[in-house]
Amino acid sequence: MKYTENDRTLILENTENFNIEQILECGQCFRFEKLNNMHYKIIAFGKVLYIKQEGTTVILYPCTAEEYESIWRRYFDMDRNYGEIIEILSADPIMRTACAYADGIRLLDQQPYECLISFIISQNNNIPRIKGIISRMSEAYGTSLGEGYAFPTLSQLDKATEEDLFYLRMGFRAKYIRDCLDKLVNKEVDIEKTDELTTDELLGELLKIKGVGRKVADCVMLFSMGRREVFPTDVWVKRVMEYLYFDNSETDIKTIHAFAKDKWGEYAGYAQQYLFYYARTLKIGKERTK
DNA sequence: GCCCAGGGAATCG
DNA sequence: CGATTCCATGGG
Repeated sequence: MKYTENDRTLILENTENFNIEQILECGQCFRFEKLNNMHYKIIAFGKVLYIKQEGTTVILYPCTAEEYESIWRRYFDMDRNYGEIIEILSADPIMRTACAYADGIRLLDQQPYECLISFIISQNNNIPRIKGIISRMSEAYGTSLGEGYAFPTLSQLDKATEEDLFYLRMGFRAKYIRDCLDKLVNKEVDIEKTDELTTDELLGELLKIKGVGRKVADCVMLFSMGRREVFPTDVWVKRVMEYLYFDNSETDIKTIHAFAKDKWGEYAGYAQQYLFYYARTLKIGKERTK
């Protein structure tokens, strides 16, 4: 893979395991907009980025070589060999099918604070509505970027009262967001320097926040803290796991976690993304047969 | 109109 | 303890 840059347009050629539709539609991030087939607008790291894909050629704009190297290369996890991950997961014939179906997924490396707030909003909510709430919140409190609004910084969003947040129509989640902001501001919870914490310790930290349970914490750890061994289990993943691995019968989340840890180990997070995309686009397990 | 959503806290038995 | 109930809102 090599890239060329001119006039703030950066071109990645011969990408491998890169499909922008799968990357964005697999539920890991919310601040994107589909413009056309394989043409998207993303807002992240205080920047608007357009991204267009034609085959294995990916065009990023506006984007300089410096921005690619300092932000987007890491964001799109470009230095990881996904072919190798798929090969390892494909030892299991069931996972082989899911991987083959979505072999262009990559795990984005997002910002912890934005990811945390976003996934608190995600609870018992649907993706279009989550995107709407985050969009209204950014417009109300974030910095204008000309063609959109940046996700509000902690100090910007901290100006909002619980009532202000409720007004953004986030419902019962407003008090959770307010509690989260308080604990981040007063450093009761520190999500900036987490590298020296084990995943279990980090989980414990995140669970201090009201509205953060196992599922939200797992998403934050997987999508923004590099903990690729966790297996966020939401209703879709639970359903598809029951369908594919548990004879389509009711199975509690603890059992699913243990199964995933045993079967996929440090690759469980990747497996989860392939399964989520597979389940959601094919509506797998929507109706239970037994 | 009705079911449900990338759940979790509060309450109950 | 585990099981049930409630929470706001609007997409499909």
